[in-house]
Amino acid sequence: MPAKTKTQNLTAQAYEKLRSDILACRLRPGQKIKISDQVSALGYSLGAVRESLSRLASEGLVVAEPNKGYRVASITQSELEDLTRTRVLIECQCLENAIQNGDLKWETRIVSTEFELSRITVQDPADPARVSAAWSESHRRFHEALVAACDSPWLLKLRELLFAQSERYRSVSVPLDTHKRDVLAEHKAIAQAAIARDTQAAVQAMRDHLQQTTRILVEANVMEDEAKSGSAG
Amino acid sequence: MPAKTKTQNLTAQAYEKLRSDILACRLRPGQKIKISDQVSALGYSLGAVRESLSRLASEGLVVAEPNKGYRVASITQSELEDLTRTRVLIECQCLENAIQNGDLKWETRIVSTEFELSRITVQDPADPARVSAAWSESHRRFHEALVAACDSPWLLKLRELLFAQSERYRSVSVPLDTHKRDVLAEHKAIAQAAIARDTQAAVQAMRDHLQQTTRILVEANVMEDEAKSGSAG
DNA sequence: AGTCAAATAATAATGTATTATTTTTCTGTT
DNA sequence: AACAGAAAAATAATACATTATTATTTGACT
Repeated sequence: MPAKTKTQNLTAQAYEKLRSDILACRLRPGQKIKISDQVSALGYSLGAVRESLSRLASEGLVVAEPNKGYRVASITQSELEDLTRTRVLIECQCLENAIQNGDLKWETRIVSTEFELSRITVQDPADPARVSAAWSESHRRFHEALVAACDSPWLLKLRELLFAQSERYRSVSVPLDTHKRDVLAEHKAIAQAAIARDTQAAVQAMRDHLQQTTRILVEANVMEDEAKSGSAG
Repeated sequence: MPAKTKTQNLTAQAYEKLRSDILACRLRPGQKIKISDQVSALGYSLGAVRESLSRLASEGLVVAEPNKGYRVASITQSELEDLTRTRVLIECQCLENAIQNGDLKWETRIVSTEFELSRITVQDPADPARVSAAWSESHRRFHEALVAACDSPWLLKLRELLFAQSERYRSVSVPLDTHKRDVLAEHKAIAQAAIARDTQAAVQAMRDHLQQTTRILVEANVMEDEAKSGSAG
């Protein structure tokens, strides 16, 4: 048997696929999701897709409209601002906690994930307008490593929820911001402060990091506003 | 047509029923959920029950064991402590925010829900060992009213998630604590401080309130510990 | 002729039932 | 205690009926 053939549920597979399509904005924010289309596109059964959609709805990545089906949750400036504020609260709390509890293994993981991330190009080689899946995954692992030593499962769960939400905004932001910011430096700053157990500096660096995406997107004015939220397809 | 016959999804109905059974501990923590039993018990189809379970799993009220089905999430002392810590963070943030933004309507709603709650007996008339559904609902509405003026949808969403989680612990706690605490006074203290716009006092009162349940349950030592988490059915 | 509204048709979501496959769990034997 | 086989339960696919929404047409009225 190969290294780790995770033979997970077909439903779980459908969920993962659908989720990653949404996070990468291959399914566009606000777009109607026709279940039968997804059934043929993903190759899973109707039930599997339905179950996945209902889970995604409870996580807030899609919205369910009773008797009308599902659509991808819209992204708006005001939601991004709210999300960022909330993320700052949760993520910094996790980070503080992790700095208190972290050991050598924690530090090592931060160093290694930070290095790996620094060596992966952001843009997808196939489609430079998109974020590469490898970078996304590496970025996720780095941020996870930073807070891995946090001893509160609930805080971590909330953090993960919000991190995923932000993913879609990153998908929109990253193509814009390569020349406007130094993401590598931001990551390095957080990592170094965390390992130096400088809580103040680490939290401040994290806050800045999270607010950069928001700032750039708001300045670029690429998002729809609240009012016309539904009409952009 | 009658006043408000909410003809919602059958799946949504199944979800609500299942959720309320779990929150009221009619389905005991740790218990295996046999899907076919629930299908006959609830009277909804297999698909509806499955979809509900998968949603509840993503909310953390049930845990999914691949190919083995679902079981009600266990309640443990350490989870309660973690949950309480996290709730204090979120709930106090919401409250602070609400106090900043609240208007007369907000104050009025706090007063009315607090009064209503004070006039409902905690114990279920039919089964005094259980919390009455009416009290539960009224309690939920009171806490919701307190934070209703908070302008962050994400904070409110997280708050609601954690509030529901705590419901099960309340189900276990309330029969114990009628003689050990004055819940009414706790609620009144929060309400009054909130309306007086005394952020410090309100937050402190809220924190105390949330920690009371934890304290009582820990002292009563009624919960299983981490290790034997799964074996109690 | 043009506009609005009701009726109809088409599409898609919702709900149920049946069946097959796979995995886990139980049971009896060695 | 280890194993094989049986039973049970979860998972999966599919077919089909029902219901709700959306689009289109028709027809009345201005």
